[in-house]
Amino acid sequence: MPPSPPTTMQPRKTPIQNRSRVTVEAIYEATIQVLLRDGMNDLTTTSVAERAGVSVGTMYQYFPNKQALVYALNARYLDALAVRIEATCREQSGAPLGQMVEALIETYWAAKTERADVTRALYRSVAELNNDALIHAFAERVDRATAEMFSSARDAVFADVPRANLALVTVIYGTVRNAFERGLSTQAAADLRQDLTTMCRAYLANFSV
Amino acid sequence: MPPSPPTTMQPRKTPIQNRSRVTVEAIYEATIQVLLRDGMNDLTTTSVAERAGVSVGTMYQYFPNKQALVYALNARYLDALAVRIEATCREQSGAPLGQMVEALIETYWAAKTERADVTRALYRSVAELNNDALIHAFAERVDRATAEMFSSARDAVFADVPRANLALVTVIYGTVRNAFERGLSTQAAADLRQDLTTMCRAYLANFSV
DNA sequence: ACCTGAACACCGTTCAAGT
DNA sequence: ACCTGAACACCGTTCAAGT
Repeated sequence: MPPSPPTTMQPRKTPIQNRSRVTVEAIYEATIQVLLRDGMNDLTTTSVAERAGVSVGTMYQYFPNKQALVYALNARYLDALAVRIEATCREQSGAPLGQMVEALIETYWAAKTERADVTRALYRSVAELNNDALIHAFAERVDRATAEMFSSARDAVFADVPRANLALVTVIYGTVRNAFERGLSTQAAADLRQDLTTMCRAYLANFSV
Repeated sequence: MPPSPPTTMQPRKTPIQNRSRVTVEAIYEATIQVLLRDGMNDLTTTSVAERAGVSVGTMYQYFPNKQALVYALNARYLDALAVRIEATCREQSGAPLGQMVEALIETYWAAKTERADVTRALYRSVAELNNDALIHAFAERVDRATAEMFSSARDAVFADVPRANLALVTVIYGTVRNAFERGLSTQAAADLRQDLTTMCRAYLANFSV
């Protein structure tokens, strides 16, 4: 069973009227901006509220505390990422294995690179204890999608789908993150990406028929 | 040029007498304990000082602020890790490629697993902006050691050592970290580790003579 | 050379009062 | 149903006084 997020991490109330939906959206956007400008440590509730154009009290109607705000932002980001990966997996259903891996790497890579500043800001914001729940939920969702995709490959037979799946997903996700943290040059990043593909393909050759 | 840590991150003064060396050591140890017990967000300067058996004022004689304290802890950890990796690289100089990769994976894996609680606590503590400098310095050091090791392999010729080196180090480090964050079972971890080795070996086959 | 801890400023959070 | 912002408690940081 996946750990559910602690109650203190959940939004205090759900926006009902249109006005409040706009407010919550503004708070999210302001949080990203402040995170990019000041970093996690200098992010104050006041600065977020100010940038969002609302009072602190309003913020606290939707988020029980500062952590919950950042938590919700991460949840949003991971959800968007999961949606994209699921889409890729659906598209690649029944394709040859090598193509699947390339599509998967492409999706991860693009998701991290497109808005690199936001990715970086979020990586930095993950100071909190209780994002374990987030990570697990995300991993479970993505693992399911990719496992199904790999099972559908016409040119391969897996004795142990979950194992091969775990290996691929962990290597790809971990490598992309590490590459990102290193702040590689465009050329180095391109080379690395190609080498990553080579490794995954070499690994998959064990299962091809 | 590697980014140097911002001055506010550096220790305020260096312990000279024996008494103060003990004090600083106690502060480091207390920081780990509090980090493990309360997490980064509930870590207060008072709680660290109390656990270390000193006053807050004393803490501020050696660390200019709270961030610097956690920063120094990370620096220490990364230094210890780099020392171990460098040792492995020296030991493996001139060995066959496959053995090198296995030794490298073993070293990373062991370093992260031995004191898993501390590793986790430190991962969580990395909320700060300025650990980029730390990461870069660490990466540079480790990259140099592994590149030299790979160059010394008797059974391989690399057209582009830095590139192959980057691919291997990024994949290994990233994968170990991701595996760690997922909190895998012992069996799953063992399988993954073996698969990681398989991938690296398959990649290296491109360079063997 | 090193340590103490009361004092200050600032930030997270609340809540009575508003539309 | 939603918003405001002054008020309170607590934490990071300092500094005068100590050994």
